[in-house]
Amino acid sequence: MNYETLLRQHTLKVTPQRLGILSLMNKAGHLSIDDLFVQIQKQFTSISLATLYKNINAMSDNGLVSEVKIPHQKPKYEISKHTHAHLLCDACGEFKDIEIDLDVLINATESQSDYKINDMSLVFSGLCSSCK
Amino acid sequence: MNYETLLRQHTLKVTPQRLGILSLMNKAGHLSIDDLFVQIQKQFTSISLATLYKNINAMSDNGLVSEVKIPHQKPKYEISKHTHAHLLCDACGEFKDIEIDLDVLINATESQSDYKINDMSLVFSGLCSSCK
DNA sequence: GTATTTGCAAATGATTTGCAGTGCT
DNA sequence: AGCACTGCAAATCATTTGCAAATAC
Repeated sequence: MNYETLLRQHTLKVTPQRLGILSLMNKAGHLSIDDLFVQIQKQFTSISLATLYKNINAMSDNGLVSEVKIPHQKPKYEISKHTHAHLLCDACGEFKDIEIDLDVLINATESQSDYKINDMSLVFSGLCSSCK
Repeated sequence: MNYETLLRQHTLKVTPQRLGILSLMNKAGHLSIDDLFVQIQKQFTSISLATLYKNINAMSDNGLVSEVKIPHQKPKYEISKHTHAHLLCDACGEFKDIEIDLDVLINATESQSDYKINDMSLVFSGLCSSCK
């Protein structure tokens, strides 16, 4: 993934801090602000939390990054990709994407509700194979 | 709905404030803390935000009430019911439940992931019939 | 009567803002 | 050069805590 063009496509300037943020997000998949802050300080020892917030807000305002909200947890952030579902293990905390066909569900929802659905946020929770 | 027995079933004492909170939630369906505070002050002019937080936390800790998290919004609270999906209109802000069959989706997710799914959080967003 | 709840005020925690200096294009 | 970004400190906003008085059971 080329983070520089990704930033430019979203009318954001390319800075080392932003490249670092995107690289960490891509590696970990989903990170909270605090996770991100701890990790990125290893590369940028004097980065400030304010910069992190400003960048996450800028990137999430224009859709480069998506916010994932989970009941009873701090939000996590991921690089935006096509609509997909998430899976959370209540025991060990594993959190990951799952590729599952959502078209049937979206179609059913549209016809039943008369809404035009543009997006969805879906988090399954339960026990992963090792914890159950 | 009998709020007194609902509270007792969840080992919470019955207070007028709690009855007021449940009644508002039942009427409106989904309310944020702030919504709730504004509404409930009409009945209890001297209720404090601290009381509201304590009660919401108590009720949500033991499952009487569920927290619904939505990207880019403050959480909303609802009286717990069976697993269901939510629908949000990005234009007018309408927010409501939708009854749609989720068993197929949950089964597909379980077999594909080898998780035991206990719960899910699902919010569709788009445009409602009047806004689209 | 005892334990829990309420409301207040204060404390904590999270996020945002203002501003001077620096870096990107 | 000009505007956007960074990092710091301070401000703001949200939530929690401690405590004395009131209430539930």
